[in-house]
Amino acid sequence: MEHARDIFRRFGLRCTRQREMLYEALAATTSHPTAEELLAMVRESDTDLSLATVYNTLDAFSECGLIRRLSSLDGKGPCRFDATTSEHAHVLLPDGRITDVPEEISAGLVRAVNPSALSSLGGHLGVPSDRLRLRVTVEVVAEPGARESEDND
Amino acid sequence: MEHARDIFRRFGLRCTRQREMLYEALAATTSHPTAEELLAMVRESDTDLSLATVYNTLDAFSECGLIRRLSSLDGKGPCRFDATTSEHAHVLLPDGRITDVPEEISAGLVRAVNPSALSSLGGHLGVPSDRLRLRVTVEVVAEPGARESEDND
DNA sequence: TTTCCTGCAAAAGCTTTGCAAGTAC
DNA sequence: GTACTTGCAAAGCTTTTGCAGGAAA
Repeated sequence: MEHARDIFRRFGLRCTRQREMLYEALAATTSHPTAEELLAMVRESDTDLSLATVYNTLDAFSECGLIRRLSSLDGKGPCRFDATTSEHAHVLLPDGRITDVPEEISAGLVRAVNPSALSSLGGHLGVPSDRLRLRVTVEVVAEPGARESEDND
Repeated sequence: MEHARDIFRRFGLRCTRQREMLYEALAATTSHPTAEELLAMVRESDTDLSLATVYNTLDAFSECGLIRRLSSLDGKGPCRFDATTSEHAHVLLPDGRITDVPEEISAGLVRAVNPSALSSLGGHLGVPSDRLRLRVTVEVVAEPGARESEDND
């Protein structure tokens, strides 16, 4: 397992205690936490960490491609973050949470995408297709007759 | 072409002048405007329309499935809205705009997805697969060496 | 030593809500 | 007539920024 310090070095990021904690917490979870959730997770070891630092750090991480910033369900609610940048599909739960599609199934979804359709799209847009990143997301829509339960705390 | 009034009736929505204008403006454009952009478009005919009404109206429309609310690039910036609810792929441009993947190409992307992968996923989640909605989005990532041009007006 | 990072608080950006008046049904 | 909509302003929530002190390179 590569150390966070080395990863940071590779991505041109300064290595601070806060960044290490945040990255390790994010890499260790399979949930896709919001900035506040991540703060809560890390506050157990560091009481002084501030939410602004969490945001700034996650922004630095996603800018350089170390992690992935995910928009939440239809843009409502806070963003979520994913330490796994490899191409995999996500599930958007009705309550706003995001989970990963299990790898075998994800491969079936992502691999099913026609590469030639992607290059046609690149041609259409005038962009080399290696600059196109595919995002496959499966949204779980609420049961038609279901009462809205906004138990989102 | 079905009249907005009839569409609203079908979706159980009251028909007001503001809603008609907004729906027609949204249905007439191929861009995926933000609430503010839509307000600007409609302000040409109605100077009194307020942004709050635009948001409330778009929310009512998307709640009942008449339109689709799209989160903007990685949750940064305002939401965008799409009057087309059929399953089609979107392109996220680096400047935050969203365009549709042309229909031929979109069909190639979306149809290529293995339906059995979707039902496996439904099984895994314990959700009937008709409650799973596939979203295919192609993100155009900025040119590796490009200066950030935030010309986003 | 220089540059970048952190924490705090304050600001900014997007969206929702409370209320009184008006409109659809 | 009743219930829902509208417009305005104010509040709410998420994210960013300014600044002084501190830590990394």
